Amino acid sequence: MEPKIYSPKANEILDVAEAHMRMGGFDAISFRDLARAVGVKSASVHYHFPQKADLGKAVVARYRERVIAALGDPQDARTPIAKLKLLFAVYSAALSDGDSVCLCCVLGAEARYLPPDVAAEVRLFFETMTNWTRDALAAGLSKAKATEAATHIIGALQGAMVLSVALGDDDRLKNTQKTLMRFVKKDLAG
Amino acid sequence: MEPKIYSPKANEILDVAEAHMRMGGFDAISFRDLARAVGVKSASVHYHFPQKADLGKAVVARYRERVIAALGDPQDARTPIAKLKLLFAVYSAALSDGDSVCLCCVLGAEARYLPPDVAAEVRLFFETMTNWTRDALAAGLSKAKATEAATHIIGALQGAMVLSVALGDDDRLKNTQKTLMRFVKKDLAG
DNA sequence: GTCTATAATTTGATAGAC
DNA sequence: GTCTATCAAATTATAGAC
Repeated sequence: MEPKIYSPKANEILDVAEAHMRMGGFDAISFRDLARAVGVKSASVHYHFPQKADLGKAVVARYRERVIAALGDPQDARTPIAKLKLLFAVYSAALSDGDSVCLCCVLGAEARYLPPDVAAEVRLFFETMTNWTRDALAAGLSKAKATEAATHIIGALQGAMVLSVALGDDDRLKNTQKTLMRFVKKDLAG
Repeated sequence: MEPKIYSPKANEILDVAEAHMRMGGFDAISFRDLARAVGVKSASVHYHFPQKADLGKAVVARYRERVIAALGDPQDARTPIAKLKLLFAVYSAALSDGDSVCLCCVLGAEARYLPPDVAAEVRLFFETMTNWTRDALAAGLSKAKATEAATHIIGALQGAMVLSVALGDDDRLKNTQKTLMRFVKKDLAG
């Protein structure tokens, strides 16, 4: 699954689409708004992404590839704690970066309402993220414990972002990250 | 803030609106769809709820009142663990009941996109829930610890529901609840 | 790649009769 | 409370010229 290459204009469109989706979900984007934002007409957006589902799929896939690239190999030499810290930093950046929630959190919540193709990409994101976290913790925990912790961590981060955005209070995410770190350190200790 | 009383038909409308919003967010409802579902015309829906924001406000307020009524007084004689178990049961029911996420999770994720009145109701839901959980834990923890744990718990439950729905796997919520319970019991113990 | 033009549908909302 | 009728605007999408 090598990352797809897009033309500069297509990438511009994906940028704007991602920003809007992160604030209001899949229906928060319209071809006309996207077109105006990047300085073309709506028919041109359809040229790059014929159907809205194509656009949604591309936005989520690119997002997933970008996040996973930022996290690096979960099985390399770094300590589990160092990997976890990086995971937290990536999520914090996603929040402060435009004060919006993780793309797949908004879309995941409305998964049953999405075009099946888009929902599948969202599912893949969560599977990828929980697997990454499980592998990152594998050095210090049993496989069962690492799997349980990974599910808990990814879920808690998603939920904390919802609270942060809904309450307009970034400290909620910080609070959850602190609690998670304390929790994992205890588990790693024994 | 005594609960508002609605006519039977208005309640029917709120039922359908809530179910749809929980699957697809605020934009997942339309006056025409609601009207058809309850057997009237769209103009009649506007009679009960003039603007869409009025409808959204009412759905969230009723939801909050129902959930908080199910949880009971956080400061009564039950043990913190018993209260937590009830909280978990309420969330589990919300998930299995129509396989949809907590209403305020979907809406919270798109909070910055909602009419301000609706966003305020969502915020109030999360404040109410974290305060309830904090008070439920107050019997066994310091105020600071209880506050930290409450934020963590409510966030983790929201996020776990997103994972469950997005992955089509109810066990994610169960996993998180198990982990949270273990975590709280450790905190209560020392 | 981008444009004009347009089709077909849906949406939130209102006026006024019953 | 519900209806008919209607509106203005927005939406996804396509055909065909440049």
